[in-house]
Amino acid sequence: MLEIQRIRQEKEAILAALAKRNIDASPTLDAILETDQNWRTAKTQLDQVAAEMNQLARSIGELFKSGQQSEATALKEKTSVLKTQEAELKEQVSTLEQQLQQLLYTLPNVPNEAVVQGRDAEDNQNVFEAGSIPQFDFAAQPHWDLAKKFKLIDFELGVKVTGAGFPFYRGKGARLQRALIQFFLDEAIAAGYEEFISPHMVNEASGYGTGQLPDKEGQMYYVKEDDFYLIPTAEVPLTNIYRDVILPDANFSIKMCGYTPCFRREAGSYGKDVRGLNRLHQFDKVEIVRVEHPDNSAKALDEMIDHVKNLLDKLELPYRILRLCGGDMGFASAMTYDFEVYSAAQEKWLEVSSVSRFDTFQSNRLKLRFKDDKKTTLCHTLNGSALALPRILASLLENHQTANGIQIPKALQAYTGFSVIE
RNA sequence: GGUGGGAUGGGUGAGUGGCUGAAACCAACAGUUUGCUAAACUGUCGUACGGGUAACUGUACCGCGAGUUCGAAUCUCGCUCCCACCGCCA
Repeated sequence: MLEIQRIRQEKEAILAALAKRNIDASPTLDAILETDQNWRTAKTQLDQVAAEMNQLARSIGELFKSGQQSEATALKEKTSVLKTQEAELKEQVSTLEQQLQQLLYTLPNVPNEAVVQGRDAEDNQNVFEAGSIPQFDFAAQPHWDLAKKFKLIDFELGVKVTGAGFPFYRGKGARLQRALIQFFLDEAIAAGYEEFISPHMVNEASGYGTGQLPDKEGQMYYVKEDDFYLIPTAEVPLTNIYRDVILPDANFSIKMCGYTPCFRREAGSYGKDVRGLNRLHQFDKVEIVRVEHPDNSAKALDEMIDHVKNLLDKLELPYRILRLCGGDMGFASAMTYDFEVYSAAQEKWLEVSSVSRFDTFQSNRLKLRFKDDKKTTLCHTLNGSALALPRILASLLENHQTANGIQIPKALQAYTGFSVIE
């Protein structure tokens, strides 16, 4: 959510930046500014009436105390007019407040100046590539065939017990999952992130804090009985640790990581993109989250990118990094880098990580601030996957397949306890 | 699930209708004193929003929401959460 003060001051700049998302925000901005103006007028009036009421009440109190009953009663009558006025203004103010809030919720974050205008994935900028794409002298198989052949994943069993998108991992497949989680966590901890094991369900306030609510409730599984949401990512519980927090000074850098299963309803998605591990309702992910001083968030983003690069290098996977264009970025993001691994067998790029900075967009909702001298200022938040497992597993299987089985990258062997799946 | 108790500022905690945005103590910060540290003393010490170039000033907030009243932290109602004990259970 953008700060209203910023919209008041930098309307034109915001408008220009939002154009990079291919949207014309000027009707919304105008509506916001108009509502804001009306709200301020009403608020000022209300404050004045309330001040008058307070003064009257005080005088009445004094009159009563000094025994001037009739004067007090006379004043009492005066208050009734003010009272109705106050009630009306209160009503007005709160209605306008709600309208303003609703309008602000509809406005996405302002893209960073490095972000280019664009429509969709076609317009993303390829900023980095690494690793070599394997050449096979045999018929390379997609991961769903490999998973079946080596009894690593059982999709049918998942369908039986739960439904589509909830696979079982078994044997070496299960072990490989556990190894990846452990590997990712160890790497994150080595990079200075504190590990958390968080709740897998969150309350409504947390959903609002990170921006899943309102509007995206369809993406989350909901437990009606208790009014809880299953987390779609560890970002939600980790970031919400800092909801309604004021950090005591400007000298901070908070780095958190956590493994959680992630639950996503993915309503309305279907087709070949959901085959195998490509899109699941439940998957595992290690997430990294940072809370930074505004001056520090650019550097933090670079560090997070390096961190993910390092992971993919160690897994010996060919990948590229895209800087998303305005149109392809998430609602809350100011700048996003997507990591895609090339899957040799599917012959396409799979998104395995998304690293973003949100600037003050989340912290404004979270009310996450720090004290700088006497002022309180909004923090910056960032997060990224490091990494999501299913597509990593898919690309490990597909890229490291040989005629004799699947080779486990060296960095992972200490965690799996085996070097090949055959 | 049952019964009882509770929710006040960073913490402890006073406050049962006006003098309370809130005592006192602790913590924190600044200063004085001091060879340094400590101690002592003095001062500062919530958040949000409005108005104002600013000094400043107004309003709201004592878990949340409604009500009574000229006036509510204080009274009434509803809700949420926390704690203790019992029941159930990993």
